[in-house]
Amino acid sequence: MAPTATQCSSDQIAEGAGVTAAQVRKDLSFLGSHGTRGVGYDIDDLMAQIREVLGMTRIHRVAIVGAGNLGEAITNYRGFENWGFEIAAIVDVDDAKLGTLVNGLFVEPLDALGAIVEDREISIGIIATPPSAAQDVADRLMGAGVKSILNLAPVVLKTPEDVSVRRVDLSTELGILAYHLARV
Amino acid sequence: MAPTATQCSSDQIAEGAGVTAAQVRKDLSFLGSHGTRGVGYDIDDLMAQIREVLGMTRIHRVAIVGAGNLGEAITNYRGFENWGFEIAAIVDVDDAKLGTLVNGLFVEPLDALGAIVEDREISIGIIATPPSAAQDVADRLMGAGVKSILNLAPVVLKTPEDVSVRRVDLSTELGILAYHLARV
DNA sequence: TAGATTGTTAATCGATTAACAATC
DNA sequence: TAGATTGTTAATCGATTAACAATC
Repeated sequence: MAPTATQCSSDQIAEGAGVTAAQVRKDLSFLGSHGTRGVGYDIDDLMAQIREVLGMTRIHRVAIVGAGNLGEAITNYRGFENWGFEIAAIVDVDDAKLGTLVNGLFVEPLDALGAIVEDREISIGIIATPPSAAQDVADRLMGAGVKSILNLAPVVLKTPEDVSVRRVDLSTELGILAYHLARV
Repeated sequence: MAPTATQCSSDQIAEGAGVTAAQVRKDLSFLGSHGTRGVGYDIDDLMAQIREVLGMTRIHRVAIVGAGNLGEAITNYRGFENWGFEIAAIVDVDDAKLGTLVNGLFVEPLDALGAIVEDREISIGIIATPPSAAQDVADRLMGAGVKSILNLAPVVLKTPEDVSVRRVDLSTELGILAYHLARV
């Protein structure tokens, strides 16, 4: 596929995504039928469809809790904007960090989190704190109306059913790799 | 479950892990039968079994590639040691970072990666670089004999079948949350 | 024995794959 | 028309759940 191509086949998409072509067609059919038989999918059209279905046509504002290395790394990460995510706040419990500038944002106090979420209409919270603080942070986020949480702390959060939580735990990932290692 | 309990039931484990009790029993039965009917599982015994099966009785040495915020965050992360992972090196392509101390490790040059991996018997590589550098880094790791890679860069790596790759992509996670948001 | 909880089977569910008619 | 590739169906596979006999 030349970089200038405007069409691409399920085979090409599969190659790039590391899955099978059948998988790609099946999944894309879920969006409705936007491919052309004998030709493939129009890339721009497809991107627009996906953005639409994933709710990425709206901007989602994100609050990062925890201004340690991880919180800073995420705040500096440029890959979010293209997908409609805007980091609107970074807060920390440590007074020493207040006012530090991270990617154009001042670190604000954890106690202001509730007000910040409401004022700036933040819909997603990212928890980048030590595990011991994670549940408290989740409670604060939910108390302010946040229904979507990305939890990077290695704990299972207690949350009601209407709150979506994604957990990313690097130790678990390493554990899976170690398992494979042991089997070779 | 009191913190001092030495036994716990599949129900209690399920509660803590956020899954069902049936799931827990099914999965644990894969390790062999180590529970006691009417009583539960012995925690210490279970931990030892899991460590054994996951290959965590051996120490696995890890190399971090990329000494940006993310690489530093991981190097500073204390949660790995308990599971037998030892961060043995952190390398970066940027000369300005060489010699910087991160959690007791000096940042070393990317070009030394191959030699470092072989000298220190590193078995796992963590890629914390910008996406453009990720494939090159993966090739270097594999060239030095690494068969397990944790890829934090938002690209799909081209790797042979005998190499295990885990990919963690925060944008994807946010995308999933956005999808749920759009549905509420 | 009575109560509790495992280990395992069978049923269910959902996701992946293969195959091919439809059609550009 | 001939070639290519989608969209969809049916088959397969694997994972989850429910249920309960085994047994501490």
